[in-house]
Amino acid sequence: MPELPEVEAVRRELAPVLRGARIANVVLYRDGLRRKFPLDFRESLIGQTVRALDRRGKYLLAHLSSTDVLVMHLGMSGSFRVERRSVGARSPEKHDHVDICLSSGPVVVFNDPRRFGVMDVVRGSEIDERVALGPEPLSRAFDGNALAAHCSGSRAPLKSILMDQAVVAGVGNIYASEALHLARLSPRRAGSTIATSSGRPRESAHRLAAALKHVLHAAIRHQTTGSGYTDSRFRVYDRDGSACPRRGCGGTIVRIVQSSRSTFYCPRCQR
DNA sequence: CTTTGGGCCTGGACGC
DNA sequence: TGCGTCCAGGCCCAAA
Repeated sequence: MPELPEVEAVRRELAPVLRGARIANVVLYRDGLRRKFPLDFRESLIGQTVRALDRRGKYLLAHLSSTDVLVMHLGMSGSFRVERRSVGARSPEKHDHVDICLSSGPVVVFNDPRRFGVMDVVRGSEIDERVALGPEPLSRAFDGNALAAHCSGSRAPLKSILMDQAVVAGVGNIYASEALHLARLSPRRAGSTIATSSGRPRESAHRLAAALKHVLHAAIRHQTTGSGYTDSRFRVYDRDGSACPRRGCGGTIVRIVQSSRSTFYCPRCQR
């Protein structure tokens, strides 16, 4: 569930705690998550100072004084919480997997019931291959031209293209559906139909890129204003059977399956 | 090359 | 109430 806006909210919450902090200890409650932790995981972290906490797509990147990078991904169900230092060993709650104990006192706890998350340490020079992603959707590097370049000649449906992390970083199942609805484009449409094989991209590619930016900006705003994430703010996601929110449309949201994932859209106004 | 599908996981929703 | 079954979905990798 956590996509770019949710991960960005986590980054903003964690950054003030981690920035400049020294890692005094790391406690592992199991040997890995989706993959095993590297053997030198603790050694790579203990004693390091966190220079900065960045986000790339759905990844959180803690840059360490050693120039190594702690790579973190929330997967489906991961979360962090900050606890006050406890005297002696902390008794973990269910699905707590990693404690990052800071010498300033707090403990950053990673909890992940489904264990789809990632915790890894990579050399700074290897970060681009370990976290190989397309442009940030909210950056200048991502626009209608960039999107059209990937759509050109592709028979893949637009939904899949938006969720391809090599095309644009951080878009998951929810915001792909949301952006397509705002752009009035069917998720089933082939990429090639919104991009000419050569020359200027069609207007639809620009509309879709702009819609994605809008949807993500709005979601980040919602996150940070703490208005909670009830589903009510979604236009189409998980709303099959209800009326299309577009003024004057009158259509009904449907759910389809693409690449064994749910897609929600309005067949009436999304073409 | 592109595209698809299975596996990893657990909690919650559902049917009986 | 307590089973069993299915679904949710990001990412990686194998297979088509």
